[in-house]
Amino acid sequence: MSADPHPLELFVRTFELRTPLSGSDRQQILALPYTLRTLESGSYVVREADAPRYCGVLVSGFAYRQKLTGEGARQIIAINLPGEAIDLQHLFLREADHSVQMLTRGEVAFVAREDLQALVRGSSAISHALLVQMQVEASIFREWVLNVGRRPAKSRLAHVLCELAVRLDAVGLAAHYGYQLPMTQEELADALGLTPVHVNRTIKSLEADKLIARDRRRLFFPEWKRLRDVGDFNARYLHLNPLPSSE
Amino acid sequence: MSADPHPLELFVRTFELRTPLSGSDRQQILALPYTLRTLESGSYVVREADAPRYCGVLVSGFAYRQKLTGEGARQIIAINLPGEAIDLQHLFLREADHSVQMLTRGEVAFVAREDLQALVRGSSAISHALLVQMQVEASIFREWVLNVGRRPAKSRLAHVLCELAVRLDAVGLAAHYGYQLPMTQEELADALGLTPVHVNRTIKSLEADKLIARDRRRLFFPEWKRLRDVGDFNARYLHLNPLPSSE
DNA sequence: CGTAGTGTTGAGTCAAGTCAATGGTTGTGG
DNA sequence: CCACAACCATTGACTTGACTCAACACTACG
Repeated sequence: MSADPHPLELFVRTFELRTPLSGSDRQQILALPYTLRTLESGSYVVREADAPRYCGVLVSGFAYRQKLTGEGARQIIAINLPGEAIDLQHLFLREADHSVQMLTRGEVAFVAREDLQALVRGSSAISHALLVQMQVEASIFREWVLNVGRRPAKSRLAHVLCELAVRLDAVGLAAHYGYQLPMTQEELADALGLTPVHVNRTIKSLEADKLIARDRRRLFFPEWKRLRDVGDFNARYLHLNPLPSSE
Repeated sequence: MSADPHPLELFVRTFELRTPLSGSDRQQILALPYTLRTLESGSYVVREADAPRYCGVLVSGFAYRQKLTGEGARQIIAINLPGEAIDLQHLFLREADHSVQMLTRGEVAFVAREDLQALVRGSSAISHALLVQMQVEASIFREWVLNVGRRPAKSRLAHVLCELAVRLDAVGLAAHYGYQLPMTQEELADALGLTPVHVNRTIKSLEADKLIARDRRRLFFPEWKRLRDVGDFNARYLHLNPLPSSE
């Protein structure tokens, strides 16, 4: 019997993971004008080299940031969860330096870039929340450089499985003990800098170690702590502990 | 006969690469209180897990961002050039998620975190410039994920050599045709996600191809365009074209 | 029930890693 | 000015983690 939740509700809640917001802050965000669109899996939210004019906010479904080499190899740079803003990364840049595509079907609320820029100029707690969000994403990029650059395949895979578990858990979309992986093994490979074949073997190897269990793409982690160790995963870089409100 | 330049002079010029600043903006930045310190190669500017209290600005010398795996393997995430701010990435975060160390001996101007936060709150062109700087760095992180994740060793090495050339050129510290590489092959290896031995062989291979020439650590690029092709390098992600002033 | 997209497996190869030794440079102190 | 030490660069021989190619199996969906 409850009314449909506001599409930006989750967006606000994502902010509140890291920054306290007052009731009026919340209202101001929910008052942002937006256009809601349903996008199919694979469709572009942002295209490299385009001038960003809107900031998409993922309302439901998953998306990924992606770049291609000249040879055509794809690297997935980050996975975006429902509630996350897609184009904060380009908020002050003239040209997109990477693309964002839908990983699954989902809804995106497009907010005018100027409106978000105005919020940041507005000097309120909201701009602080936006900037924190941007910086946390940058931190995740850094961890991915480390993951892709220095960890062996098994650990690399375990690491992103842990990251997704913790991030999904933080927004209430999954629990530590398991979730529905929103991507194919090929996409996973592009996120890990590996080939699909090797990802398949690495998954099987984690499975043989009883570190994960599977039903289709649904994953279970019967021994979370051991998985975390294998993945060399420490959630510090996700900056999930809220700032003291004095900050 | 000219007076010593203001230590933050280069910092301002770095901003102006991407954002126009008025004379008064410039004055406001140069008026920031700071403490200047000379740091030896290898010394820490920021330590992972610390609460950042200052924002270091690199006045001279080079620094690098770095993270370690649990196994102790190091990945260098980015190189910082003179004029760049070190802790913008942590400006709104409670805890550092990576470390920054000096690559060479150099001077760092430490500015109080609160003072910089105040600038951002101040809603002026300056805060815009700071945010652009942060976002450009995030863009460089993304390119590094691609570089480390998807390019073969030769291309990977050529790519960072190109990046350094263009960035050094942009602040007037080098030209496309060559510069003094501020790091050892071991450090280069940690930036590329390779081993020092393989980096050495890859350097020799670029040299054999006449794509680079060397005298100690001084590098020359006799065929810049070909190097750029081999490195699959497109400067878009550096966002060096200034924004139209209306933005 | 056919077709397209995924996932799985085997066999062989190769780019990059490991281990280990040798050479060069730079700086320092005697 | 020399000699040693510390660090860095280079090279060779061998190993291996990840890739390639190719086939086959499963699943979902029209």
